[in-house]
Amino acid sequence: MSTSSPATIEDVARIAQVSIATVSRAIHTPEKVANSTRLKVNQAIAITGYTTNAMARSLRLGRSNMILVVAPDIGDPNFSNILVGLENEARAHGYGILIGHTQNDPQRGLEYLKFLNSNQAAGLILFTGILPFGHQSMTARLPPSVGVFEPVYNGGIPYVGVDDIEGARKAVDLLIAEGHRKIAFIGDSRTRLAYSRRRQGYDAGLDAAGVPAGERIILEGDGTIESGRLALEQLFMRDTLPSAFMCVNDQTAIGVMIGLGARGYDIPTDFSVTGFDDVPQASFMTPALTTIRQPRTAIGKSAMALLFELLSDSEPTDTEILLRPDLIVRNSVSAPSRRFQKR
Amino acid sequence: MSTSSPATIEDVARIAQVSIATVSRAIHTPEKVANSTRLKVNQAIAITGYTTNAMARSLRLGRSNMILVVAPDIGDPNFSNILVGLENEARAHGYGILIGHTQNDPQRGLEYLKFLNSNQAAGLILFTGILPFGHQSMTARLPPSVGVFEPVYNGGIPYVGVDDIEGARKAVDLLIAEGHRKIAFIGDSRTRLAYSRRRQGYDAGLDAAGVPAGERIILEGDGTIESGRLALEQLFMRDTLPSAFMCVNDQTAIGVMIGLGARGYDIPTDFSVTGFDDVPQASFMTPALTTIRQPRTAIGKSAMALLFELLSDSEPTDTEILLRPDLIVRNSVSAPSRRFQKR
DNA sequence: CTGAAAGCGCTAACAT
DNA sequence: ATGTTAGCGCTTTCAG
Repeated sequence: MSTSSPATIEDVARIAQVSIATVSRAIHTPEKVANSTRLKVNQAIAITGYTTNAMARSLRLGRSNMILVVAPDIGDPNFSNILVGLENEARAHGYGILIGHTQNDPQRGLEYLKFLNSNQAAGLILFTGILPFGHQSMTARLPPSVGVFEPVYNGGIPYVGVDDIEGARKAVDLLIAEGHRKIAFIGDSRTRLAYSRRRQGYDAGLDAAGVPAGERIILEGDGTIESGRLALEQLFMRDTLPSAFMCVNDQTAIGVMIGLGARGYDIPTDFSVTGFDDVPQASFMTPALTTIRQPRTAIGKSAMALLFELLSDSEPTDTEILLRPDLIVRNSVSAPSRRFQKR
Repeated sequence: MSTSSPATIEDVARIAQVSIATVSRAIHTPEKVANSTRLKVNQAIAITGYTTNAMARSLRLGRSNMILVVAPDIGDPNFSNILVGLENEARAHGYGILIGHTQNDPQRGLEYLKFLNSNQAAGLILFTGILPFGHQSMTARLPPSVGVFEPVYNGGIPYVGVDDIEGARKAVDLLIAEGHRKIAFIGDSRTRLAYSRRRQGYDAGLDAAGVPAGERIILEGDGTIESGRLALEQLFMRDTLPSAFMCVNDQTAIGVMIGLGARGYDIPTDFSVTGFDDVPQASFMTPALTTIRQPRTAIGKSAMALLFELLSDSEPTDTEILLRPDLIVRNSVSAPSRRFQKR
């Protein structure tokens, strides 16, 4: 393929008739080089098409200018916009980003750990606890890292996410305001902090509305479309149905909506549904889903900014940054059907 | 963060009481090392938690064991499963993969080119023409590369995709078999080869069915949901409507379905719709979308396998690998409504 | 302002 | 079977 091997700093030096040290300086500290020499060097660079060999540079420096972003699932509709925020901020600092994909496979996680271990990345952005942190010895020498969405491990890794409690609270409050009291929470989970926080918001809202704990319906779920559909089926086997479904995320809500549709119910006439995240699909559903929007680009930007703070200061300024989620009102919520109003 | 700097080969050598060369050999060519020494080395490695510094190794070797995958849009629902195929195959060869994200920004593309230029990746997987190939000098020294979905550039970069013509043909043929003759093709494009090939399949099918070119309705589109919706609006401004919409991909089909739903039409009673790709969402639509499935994992696997062929042989075996797409019949197609049957 | 030279961690001859 | 050593391309003292 390659016609010739890439130009090295030496090629440039030869052509510019200077030493390699001068070339290096001309690139990194141009002010320390005479104007005329700088010119010659630049020309030589142009001629050769030289780019510094990042391997060699990083080996020498002991650090790279790449940030590794490790995510369990690239396909997650929540991921892609965060990435944009992450990327833009990284570029602003002269860093590039690389994406690692674990599919929740610890083995994969380990490989990225090795990658980090050899200084191939200067920092790490972590989505929801994916690293095999059991691995004692390695944990110690993680580069500066920040988590997204949820705190990672017990350790001192700061994170940025959204205020899940507040977001969930906004959703319940809307439902309550519309007149609902029998509101099911779909997608509770003890393993995902974000989910249990949303559950907290739900409880807080019902507490405030004076709905006794006994009237609350809670179903577990892992946040997939399937889990939403499944939870719905379980619910229909019980005798008491809610008038509204508050779902832990949009995927779950979509599952619920599909299930409801399959049973011939109309949303929001028969049942109201809310989601959380505002994934692209939410607005394309019929009816369009009322949900809580995550400021994704902003989350990405903050997370990366925080990482750069860590990279320069040794002092971690904030240990937790929570952004404000917004309620997006669309068409999946209305007053409860007569059936429920009678009670 | 890091308690100490990572262990080097020298640390291991010291502890094992051997030379660094022996350590290197014990790792890479264990059969050339005495059993007893190998044991000592392995213990030392365990103690220190040593991992070879990939930077140094690659610098020395002049190549890395990472494959760069560059995609214009990570969020593309088509992307994520391909990635899985890519990853699995890469791992089987002892390689890791890194994902680059261009957002169709040439500047971004350039950065990845630099990355490649410094041997940070041994090979390249390219999704639909994203590199700034205008850049003369760099083009020449691309590492072994393979494209996915569509051929890249003019050059000799082989690619693997799906037989778009055959796939599209399966979709038209179904529509024809159901009795449709007035079939609109939504999403024609001169810039995307895959799309124009699907158009070819459409034309071939109608030719075979004896539908004159004059009765065909072709609308442009870039494959987004919006483009589908838009095309539909244009169509409703004309006097003749088709009985079926054959969409260039699922996203477009979803846009068409949304538009049709908004106008109060029922699918498939009033209009039939087909897509292409079989993205996850397709099965969740109401009605579930009849579409053409791309064997995504297989595509990923083949692409990576082809890349490794390139990496070893210098002979490029195949220059184009086309996988067979399957028709997935769901509920968005039926016989044309009476309105059309009258003709 | 510029050059010479050491050395980052590793592998692969080349010795022994 | 094992050790010694050159050198991958680069940055950075240290001299001049």
